[in-house]
Amino acid sequence: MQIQISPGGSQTIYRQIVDQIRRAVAADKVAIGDSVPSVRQLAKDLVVNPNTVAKAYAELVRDGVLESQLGRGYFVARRKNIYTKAERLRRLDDVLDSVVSEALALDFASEEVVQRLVERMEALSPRER
Amino acid sequence: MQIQISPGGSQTIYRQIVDQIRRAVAADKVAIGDSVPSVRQLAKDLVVNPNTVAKAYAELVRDGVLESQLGRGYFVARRKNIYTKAERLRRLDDVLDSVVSEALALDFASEEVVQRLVERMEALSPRER
Amino acid sequence: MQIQISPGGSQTIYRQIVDQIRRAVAADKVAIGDSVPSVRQLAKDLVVNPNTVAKAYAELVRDGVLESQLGRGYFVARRKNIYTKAERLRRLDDVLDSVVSEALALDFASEEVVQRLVERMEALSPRER
Amino acid sequence: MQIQISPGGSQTIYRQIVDQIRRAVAADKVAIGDSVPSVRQLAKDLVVNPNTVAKAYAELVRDGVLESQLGRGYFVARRKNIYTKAERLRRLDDVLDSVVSEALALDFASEEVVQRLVERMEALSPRER
DNA sequence: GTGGTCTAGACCACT
DNA sequence: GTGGTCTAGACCACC
Repeated sequence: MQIQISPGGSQTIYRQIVDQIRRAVAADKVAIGDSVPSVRQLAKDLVVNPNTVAKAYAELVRDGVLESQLGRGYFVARRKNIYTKAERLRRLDDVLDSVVSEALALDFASEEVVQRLVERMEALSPRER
Repeated sequence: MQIQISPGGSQTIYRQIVDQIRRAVAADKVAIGDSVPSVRQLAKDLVVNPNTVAKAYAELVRDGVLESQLGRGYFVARRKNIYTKAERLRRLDDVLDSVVSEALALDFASEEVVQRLVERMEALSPRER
Repeated sequence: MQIQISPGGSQTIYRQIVDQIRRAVAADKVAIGDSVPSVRQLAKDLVVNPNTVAKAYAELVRDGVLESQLGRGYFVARRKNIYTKAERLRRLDDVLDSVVSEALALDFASEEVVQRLVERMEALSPRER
Repeated sequence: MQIQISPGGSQTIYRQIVDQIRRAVAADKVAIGDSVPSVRQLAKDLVVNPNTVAKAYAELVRDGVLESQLGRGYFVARRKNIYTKAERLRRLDDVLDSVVSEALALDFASEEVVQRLVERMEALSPRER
């Protein structure tokens, strides 16, 4: 379970941690029940504050990706949908709108955007869906 | 040139202004050379701080969407690309990655995401490209 | 919008804040769109750390009770269900199980527990459901 | 006397042990005077730390469910109330309040909550009360 | 002024 | 050792 952050990036540190773990789980690079690095260990490795890691892990627990076992650590949870269809669409639309805005700002044609998205999605979905 | 903001939204106010003007320009609802509302007028209409509008206009000038004519106001600029291909792709990839992460988090299939994106892009591109 | 905490209680501070706001919203003591005290103001009033209040508000945003407007404050959101039926039941069962355990531990008869629960639920549901 | 723990659950391990023994006793699956597994044996069976089992047994002794006979083991005690009526109600109300909060958060109707509680209580009370 | 993020460090419960 | 909570204080973006 390798995690890397780029402190200079536009994304916040805890966001980068969340995303990477989500992708690792989605790509089956870690199995259900596997442990992820302890809060303190990861904080030490990334040279960030433990609270930052804890915040990232807390979000992953909230979204059902990880489970916490007090005193033992965090583990990859069995995948389950916890949000209603409407809520899931609402959240998806939020980020899609930012894509549309950015595409307009950069004068990309729709086809370019879609094609680029397809490329980036396929790149990390080796598991069966 | 009608602009509306929804204070309850997750997006920031100045971001909403920027996006709407970009969309209006992209959809050819305003022509090159047309004026946009003055900073003070729009601020009064939207009941927001003039600084907020000024910030939005400044970003649009920076990105080449508007031009300021000192003392006269802001006008829609002739479309020109100011970023290199590489920079444009880098910026597009940034938002696309956030889509991929959210799609994974919500367990959407790639096809659903792509289709939804197409819908939202077509909705606001009545002009020929 | 009055909030009070008892620092000596068994519940954590941020939990008490979350619960009281949830109840105020559920009991229609605050209307949709109303603002809640700012993070810093409430922290000062309760003599707790602003981070503690921020954590409470963050949970309420996650659960769709509040909405945050950057730079303006937190506001009561329109009520919407964001969790699936299964997830809602799962969460309800979690707390119900703790009741069952405690009732067993204290040798309460089922009827007593149920009656007591009914009392406490009715006490704070003045709104139509 | 079968005890099973689910490491993935939200509840702490020693809490699960305490609850299960309490339920077994309440449901008359073990009789007064019966022995429960030794600390070391149960720890080995569950693959947990003996301290964890010891802590669970200690709580059960404190609450009058078990009795320890030095050098012989732990045994089911004759049921006796150790808390005053007021204290019992106070403890019950604590957990009931958490139910009320969660029910509000999830927008459950009172009747649903009560019905669900009744179901879960009846499920494990085969003995006459 | 507001919220959002991050750091540093403390104390507690649990394994 | 682990996570959970809380404090104190910093810097930033936004209004």
